[in-house]
Amino acid sequence: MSIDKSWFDQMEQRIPHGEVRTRFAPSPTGYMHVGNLRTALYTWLIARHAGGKFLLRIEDTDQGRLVEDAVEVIYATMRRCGLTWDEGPDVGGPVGPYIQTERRDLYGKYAQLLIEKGHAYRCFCTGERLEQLRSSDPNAKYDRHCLSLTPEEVQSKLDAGEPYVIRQRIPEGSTTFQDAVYGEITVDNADLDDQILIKSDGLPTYNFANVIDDHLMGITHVVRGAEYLSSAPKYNLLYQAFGWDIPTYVHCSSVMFNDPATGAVRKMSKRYGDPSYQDLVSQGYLSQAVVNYVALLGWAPHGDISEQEFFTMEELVKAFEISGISKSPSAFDMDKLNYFNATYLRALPPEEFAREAETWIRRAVKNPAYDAAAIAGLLQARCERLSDIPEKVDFFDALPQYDVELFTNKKSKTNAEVSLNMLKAALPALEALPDWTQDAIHAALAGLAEQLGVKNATLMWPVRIAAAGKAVTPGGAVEICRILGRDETLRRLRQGMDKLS
RNA sequence: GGCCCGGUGGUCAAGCGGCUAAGACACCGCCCUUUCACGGCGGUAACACGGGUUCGAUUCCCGUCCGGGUCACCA
Repeated sequence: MSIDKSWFDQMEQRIPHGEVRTRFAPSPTGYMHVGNLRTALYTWLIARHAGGKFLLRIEDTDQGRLVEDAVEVIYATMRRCGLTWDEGPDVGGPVGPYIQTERRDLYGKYAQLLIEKGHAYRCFCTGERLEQLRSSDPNAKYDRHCLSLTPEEVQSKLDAGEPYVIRQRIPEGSTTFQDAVYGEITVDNADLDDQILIKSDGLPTYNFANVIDDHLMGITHVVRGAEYLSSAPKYNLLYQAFGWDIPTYVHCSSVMFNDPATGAVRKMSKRYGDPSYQDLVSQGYLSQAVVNYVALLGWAPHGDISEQEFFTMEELVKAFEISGISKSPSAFDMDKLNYFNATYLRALPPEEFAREAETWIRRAVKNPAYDAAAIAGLLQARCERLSDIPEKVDFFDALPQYDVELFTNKKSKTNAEVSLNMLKAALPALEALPDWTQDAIHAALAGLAEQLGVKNATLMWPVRIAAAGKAVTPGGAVEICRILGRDETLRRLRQGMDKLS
């Protein structure tokens, strides 16, 4: 039942050589997590930095965990983050298909080849037997029960239609491999399990499919999370068993999450409600801010740009070196992400910020008389996340119930009595203004303060409080009055006076 | 628990045998100011511990401690 050698030769001939090729290989089991995003980014950067190719491969061999639309989410995330791919399920390429279930026949052939070479064997053990094995010793590896089956016994079980898996036969000795981040690592083969390569449903495990596909797709740099570091020796042994070139391994340390509630530190994960990329975007974070922040989480530039923190994608591509990837896990810091996001928000051209902010503003400000673009202008330097917006501007639509105490402010030298006088003076001045513009209102109020012999703040404070009903507002008295319009401003000032008298 | 990998301020981090040990976030103070922000200026704060190697260790080696990962017919 040997397979025609020419088929293998054909597969080998398709493999591109002479360029850096990396791949991001997510499984469509859920949404994109921050750690995943970072791995995808680094993988992409390694390819782009070297002028090589970046491919997307979907690893959907786990039938039980498939999630509807997950592939679409992956595509959308990659696109929004600017992670373009040269080959993949949707765009094709020379070494396709790029979805593992569409490659299912090929894994069996390679497994068969491995059996013939003596590096793998069929195992008919039942799940119950394996469980029993483990219950007596939780650390127990597979006891190689089926390794001793004679060819005749195997054949008769096959003829009887008994289900089986194919296991890797780990040789004696030790295995050493190189990792571009962690350096040389050696493990005793006795610590390695005869892992399953082909499951009883005929599909390959991740561990096997990964090696086959990476080789067949000409992947030169295998970039993945450090959680795979422990299984790397088994991959290495597989490459060796086939006689294939071993790719450069690039294991990236985990992204940890410092839970502010419990103080615990752990790997970021959905099950604890840690934010995914989608969550961040829906909370009002900009893609580029997230990408920029994440790039620096576990990587730092070398040389004269070691202090640079803000990078365009082009700059990242230019600066990214594998040697800058750090070994130790790093904690995702919301405060710092906020800072990046705030900086990106402020750097936006005002029109663009207004466009991004408008839907958020309109969640709180329904009255079309209030100019969203003008409000956006007040907000741009004052929010870290777009989602901060609604609560900041809710006072436009409805003056909040507020306490007269708000009129008292030490720094502005105001109290209830002073405030009442200020409002009394401001009212006619504003009423008489020919133009209701920023400059006109400011000039009128500033002039009035001078005339009254008080500092600007003494007049501005009560006006702002009466207009907004809040101690803290985006923008000062002038800006708020201008947006409210004359009628509403005067109405609110009178209301304030009533409160004070 | 076995195996693997880490350990510079609260966090991200530069450093790669000789430095007063960068920078950023956060925090604190001051200035600016029409509140709050933005912006500007300044400040508090670190080489986990113990042995070596060396003229000299944050940097190299060993141990301890601490942290993380992994031990599936999941990826």
